[in-house]
Amino acid sequence: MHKELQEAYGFLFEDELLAEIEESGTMKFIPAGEKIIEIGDYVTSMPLLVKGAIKILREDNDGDELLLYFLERGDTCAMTLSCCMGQTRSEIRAIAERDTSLIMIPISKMEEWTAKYKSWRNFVFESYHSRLSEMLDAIDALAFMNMDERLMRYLREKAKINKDEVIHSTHQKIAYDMHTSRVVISRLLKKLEIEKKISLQRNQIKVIDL
Amino acid sequence: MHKELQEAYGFLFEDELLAEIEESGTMKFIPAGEKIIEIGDYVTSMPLLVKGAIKILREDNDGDELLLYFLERGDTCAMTLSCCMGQTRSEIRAIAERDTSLIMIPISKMEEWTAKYKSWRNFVFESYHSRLSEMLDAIDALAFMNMDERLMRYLREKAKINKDEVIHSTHQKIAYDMHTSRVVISRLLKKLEIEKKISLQRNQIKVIDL
DNA sequence: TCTCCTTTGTAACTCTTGTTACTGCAAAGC
DNA sequence: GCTTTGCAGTAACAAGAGTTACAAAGGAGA
Repeated sequence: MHKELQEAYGFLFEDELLAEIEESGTMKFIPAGEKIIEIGDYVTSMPLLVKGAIKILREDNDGDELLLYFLERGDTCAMTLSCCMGQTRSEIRAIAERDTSLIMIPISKMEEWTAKYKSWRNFVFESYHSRLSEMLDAIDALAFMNMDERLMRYLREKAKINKDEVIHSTHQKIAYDMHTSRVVISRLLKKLEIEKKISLQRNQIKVIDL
Repeated sequence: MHKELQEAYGFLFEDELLAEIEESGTMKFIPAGEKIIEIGDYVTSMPLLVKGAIKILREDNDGDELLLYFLERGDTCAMTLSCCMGQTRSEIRAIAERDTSLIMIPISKMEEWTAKYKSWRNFVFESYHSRLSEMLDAIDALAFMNMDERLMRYLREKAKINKDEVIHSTHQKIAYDMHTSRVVISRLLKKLEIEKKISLQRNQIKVIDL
């Protein structure tokens, strides 16, 4: 754990705090595609992302999903954080986008560290700030953008988060993330291909110029 | 200021903190309709809402608006808070929905109190939690609801926040808040009236059963 | 009362998105 | 090889929302 912690958070936290994290945190490995948190779950510890990527989803009563944003190394889930502090249930679903390693911190430590370490407070506030920004971006996309623009945004983000210009997914999966239908996605992807912005193959989309 | 502060926050903060707020905060009165914060503004102090209500809006590059949520007594704007901490510009616009009184806190105090007072930390985290929830609600509305449902939601919230079952506004203003056109709003309002959920008059909408 | 301006009602049309249905293709397993 | 299954392409249509245009009603002020 020492090495991963140093790499992801070494420049952020003072040594004393890093030592405390190492002492009370536990490493957890999540393979790609596996669920990390489900809507309605009680949150008993807080995750620090050291490797991989996570996607955060919202769901409505009919089971329809919507991708909110991705988390990367050095991030923590402010929603979870928020639930920890308030002792409420999770309002979101988290799924490993890639193979992912987390350090799980017991809630009890959080309050303690918030009082004790300035760097921890900054980290927590910075997380909230980032997540609020990402929520705003999600709202902008929904409110102000058409489906084709939203799809381009999705493809850009997906390529970026996976550090791979080839997106390995199906039209149906993209449709779920964006809360629309497969036919719509196929239609728009085809349009993007004609515009030479992407190239399409079975189970993969190559980003050329978005 | 003493009385207002006690009424709105007396049960939340310890006496010592209340005294500090009274000492370093300044009262500010904003008449209904007036702008409080503009997108891009640097945020130099943090507002505590003691009376009235505020609406928080998002805007895109074309100047199109969208109402995010309302704030009430006892609330603070987590977006602003977030900007304060990060020393970044405001990402939202805030407008007084009713005549409103605020206590403005200098940023410098915030970091100090966060370390010093548990009740302040709780308040700040609670604020973030509430605002994240409201953002999620906004996202749900945009992603999962049709215009007619969104309109009903809007009318319910507006009546609640103003503590008045008669909404004093025009179709055009509602259209701006919801980022749609006046004609669409008129059409849907008429439908709601036929369903006996509201009654319509010039410049006002009476909520009957939403 | 008359006039002007704002607000609201409505029709007709367009555009985007969602739905249904069917086809062809590719990969995996037999 | 053949069959099965999942994925992608496409047409045709439906529904929701946005746009344009115009008429009518309400209210304020002259």
